[in-house]
Amino acid sequence: MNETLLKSGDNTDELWPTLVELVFATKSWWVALCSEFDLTPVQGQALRVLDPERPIPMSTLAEQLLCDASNVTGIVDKLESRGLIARQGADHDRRVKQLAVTERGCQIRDKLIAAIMTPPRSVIGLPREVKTRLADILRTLLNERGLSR
Amino acid sequence: MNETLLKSGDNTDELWPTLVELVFATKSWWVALCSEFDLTPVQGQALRVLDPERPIPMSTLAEQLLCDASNVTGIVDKLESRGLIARQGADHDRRVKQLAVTERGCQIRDKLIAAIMTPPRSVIGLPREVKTRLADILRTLLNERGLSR
DNA sequence: TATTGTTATACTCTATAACTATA
DNA sequence: TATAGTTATAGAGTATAACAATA
Repeated sequence: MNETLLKSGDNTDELWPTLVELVFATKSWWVALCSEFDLTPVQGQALRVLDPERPIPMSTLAEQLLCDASNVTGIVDKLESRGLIARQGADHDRRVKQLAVTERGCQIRDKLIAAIMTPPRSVIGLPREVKTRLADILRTLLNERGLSR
Repeated sequence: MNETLLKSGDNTDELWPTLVELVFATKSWWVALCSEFDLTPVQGQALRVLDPERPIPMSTLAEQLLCDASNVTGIVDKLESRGLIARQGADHDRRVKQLAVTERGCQIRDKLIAAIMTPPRSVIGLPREVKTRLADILRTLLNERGLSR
């Protein structure tokens, strides 16, 4: 066995643990961000996932929030009572309710998404090629089965 | 204005959005992982954060879970009732209760942490230098104010 | 019959405030 | 007085099961 190789192997395996730490650390980031808009984390997710251009059924929102359909009723109730989203009957099937984002909802959604998409300084400062390379790696990771679900 | 530069700039700013997507996607990964051990996500965090070598006070666990101390009582109750952790009186101050991980708790904790720390294929396959470089970047990101809290 | 969304129920996580036992 | 942990309370997220309206 080559000691140098072994040692190197240990040191370089910091990547995954660091990524895991980062993932755990971002929880408070998201909670704090949502709370700036008086949204709970799940409400923030719902508003983020909803598309102002294309209303989606309640069941689709349930899928995207990874929760049971029965929960969506309550989550949507709260956002609707604040006038951020609206239930709309669907023409083709009167059972489904399409979820639309209101004008007021769009204003908050835009700010929320802008805040999400603003990269931290240490990301902005990276060389262009490093960013591209890194993005590719993370994208591959994202598409790998087992992580996203 | 140089069009080529502008275009390049746009394309390379995939990094942060991809990382954000990854962070959101990992929620279900963590939920599923904890559920394999019959743990809720917060219970999993508690077991992960507790150190079998060094018991910590309830208040410290509250800090690490980023929640109010009053919640910790219930979370600890559940883990203790399953025999995974134990409250121990502290000698120096009889108000504080040190949280220790039991032998049974260690068994589950070890498996949980092993599962967390197992890198996905796409990470394992990366060249050594790439991993090191990437880990450095993520570490910098992790230490930046505003993300971790 | 099957599906969409709702309601009822029960459990966990969460914060705030009041309490206890120590310090 | 101040602090560590608890309890009481209320609100939000979660799943399961039963239900109404519609397909």
